[in-house]
Amino acid sequence: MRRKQEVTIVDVAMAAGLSPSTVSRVLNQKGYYSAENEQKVRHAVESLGYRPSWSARSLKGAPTRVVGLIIPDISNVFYTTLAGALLARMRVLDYDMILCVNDENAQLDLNYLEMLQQKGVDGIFYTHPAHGNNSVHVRRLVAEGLPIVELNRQREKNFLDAVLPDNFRGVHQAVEYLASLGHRRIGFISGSAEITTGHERLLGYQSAVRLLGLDDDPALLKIGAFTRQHGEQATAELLALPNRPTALIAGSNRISMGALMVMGQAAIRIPDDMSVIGYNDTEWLTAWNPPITAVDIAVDEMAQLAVDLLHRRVSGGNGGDGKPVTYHLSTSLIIRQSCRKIG
Amino acid sequence: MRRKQEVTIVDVAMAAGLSPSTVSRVLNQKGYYSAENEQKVRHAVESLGYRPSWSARSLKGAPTRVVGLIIPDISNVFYTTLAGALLARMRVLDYDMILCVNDENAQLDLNYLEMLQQKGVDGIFYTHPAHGNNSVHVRRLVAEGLPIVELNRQREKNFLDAVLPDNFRGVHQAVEYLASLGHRRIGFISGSAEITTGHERLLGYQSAVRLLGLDDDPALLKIGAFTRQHGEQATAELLALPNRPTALIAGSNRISMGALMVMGQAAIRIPDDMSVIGYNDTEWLTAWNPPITAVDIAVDEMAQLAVDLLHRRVSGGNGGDGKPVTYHLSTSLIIRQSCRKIG
DNA sequence: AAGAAATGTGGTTACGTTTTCACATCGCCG
DNA sequence: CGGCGATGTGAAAACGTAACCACATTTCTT
Repeated sequence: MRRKQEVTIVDVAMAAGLSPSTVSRVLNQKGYYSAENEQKVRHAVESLGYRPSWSARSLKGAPTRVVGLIIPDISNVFYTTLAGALLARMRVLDYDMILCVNDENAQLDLNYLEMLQQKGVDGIFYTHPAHGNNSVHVRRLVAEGLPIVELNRQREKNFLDAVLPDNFRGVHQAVEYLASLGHRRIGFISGSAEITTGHERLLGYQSAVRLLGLDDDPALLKIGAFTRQHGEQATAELLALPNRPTALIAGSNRISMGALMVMGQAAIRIPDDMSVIGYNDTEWLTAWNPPITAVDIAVDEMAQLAVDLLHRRVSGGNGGDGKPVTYHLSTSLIIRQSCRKIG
Repeated sequence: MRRKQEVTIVDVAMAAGLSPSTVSRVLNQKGYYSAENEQKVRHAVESLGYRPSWSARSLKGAPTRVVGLIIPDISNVFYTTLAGALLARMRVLDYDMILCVNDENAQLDLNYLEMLQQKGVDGIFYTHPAHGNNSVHVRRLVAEGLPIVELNRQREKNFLDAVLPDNFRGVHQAVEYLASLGHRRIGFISGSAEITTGHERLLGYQSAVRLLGLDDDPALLKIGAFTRQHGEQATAELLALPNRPTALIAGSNRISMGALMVMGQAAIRIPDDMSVIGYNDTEWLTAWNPPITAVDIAVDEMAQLAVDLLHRRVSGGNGGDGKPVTYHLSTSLIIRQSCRKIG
């Protein structure tokens, strides 16, 4: 069953007593046409309810005004807020978005990349899956002229435009803050170090701990997945330590959730028994009792920069052919009531 | 700057020493072709890396294999999980999705509807905005043969296919449960009664209260918006009541968050001082201390039914022309530890 | 005033695909 | 052996649009 275009540019031309060429020019505001004919065309378009066929347009090589967004996980608030911010920014540029969720799966990710190319999107916002590596295919797409902007995670330095949070400084800052409150044993629950987000945050923690001369006990560092489950288990382990840490930093919002739950169950009072800092500020952290201090990633600014980057490439000529640009967005520590002064 | 198709069906035909017609037949598995030529074609496709042009295909009237999803709010977990479930289900049918967020705004909503039609999507999953009404335009799209499935909210009975939660029973059930624990003064914080979700939940509350002969004090009912803010204010008001309720039902996840926050700040112990039931089960409710009992909407099943409905329409003939179907999904009360027995 | 440039218009083609249509060739039956 | 359905193929015509070209007409330059 296929629906046909009920009214075409030819119908409009007939109704206006003009040629399709003129109608096209008016509609695209390209080339010359008289004000009088513009009126005729606009009137005919209005009364016939004409809508240009998108397929025909893009077949002729016009931009599709559609971009792809590939994220690994739609159940993660971070990615949905990022998606929302991108969507809002792209909307004002009159772009629409095909949403793809690769579930951290390289095969699915590849399917999406190919599909997006085939559908002729003008560009892709891309967060690569944690497992597997499609950089060969990504290279091909880029070589064929498809602009891709990496979001949040970076697979390879200076190959694609990228907008990344300053993971290193984010955790560094959190550790500094806790140290300034007198904490010397600070636990850190890290996500996987195989992707930049995990790796850089981990480095930030280690660097800060050494720089400030804090307790460098390896038992305080729990490396695992970016999951609530890991957050739960790692927290339980940290609490079970003979000399447990006085403060704890969670490496992601998922991890924060797990950590907070376990501490609630264990009747650990925050901040009296344990100071806590979350990563990726989310709404429910502010609703928590007490409200949780967190490292905030400026998602709106990430979106703005990513959109700028992609838009520059896609609208071509001017700055479209430059070297890849990487933005590192500074994070900020939002201080609430989950950390206390000690010692 | 426009990118061109680097390898077309003609190139494949040349490479295989055949005509484009034959290649097309092989690729679409339509009409007659020999096994020998099929091999040639497949080989040529492989070695040239040919990908059919989506624009050209859909220009010829082929389904675009893209659907639209219009939701009012991407920062609401309910809609993102719904979107995720739809996405996963559509993926196995080889459909992709354009994500549209109307921000509860009728003008934006209209833009999206028109855009989706123009882009030639095969169907739309639709949650109408709370404010304004585009049903005239929706009617036009439907009349022009575009299948639309309403999600979660329904504007008009039996006009479109719709998949709705059984809001009435959901709240009814929650009230029954609280009554069975001995509660007689139960507060209900309702969202806007101008959309079905709010209206039906409200009716469910009122009906249950009367049926069970509970306290029918109008002060226990707080009607407002589906926002955290309303949840906060309404909860504060309920707590300030001379004889405050012993239990509280929140009309949405946003409202739940506001309610829980205010109660935390007011040092109300759950469930000792107040029993609480949330609406729309979300992950953070399970992480709360104590874990919050909630009315759960079967989002996965909603998605499955919606996909079935849309797929039936879009794949045409068989059941595509029937009367609109409305599914009401039964909700379930997930009992955790936020309600206690009294009296 | 004459040529060049700017303004305006319509016919035609091309984008890449699917779908007729016409034409073969084969096997089979009466 | 004539005919006929089944099988296989390619040439050509769409689908709706924008770009290109050819041609007018006007307006600006020297």
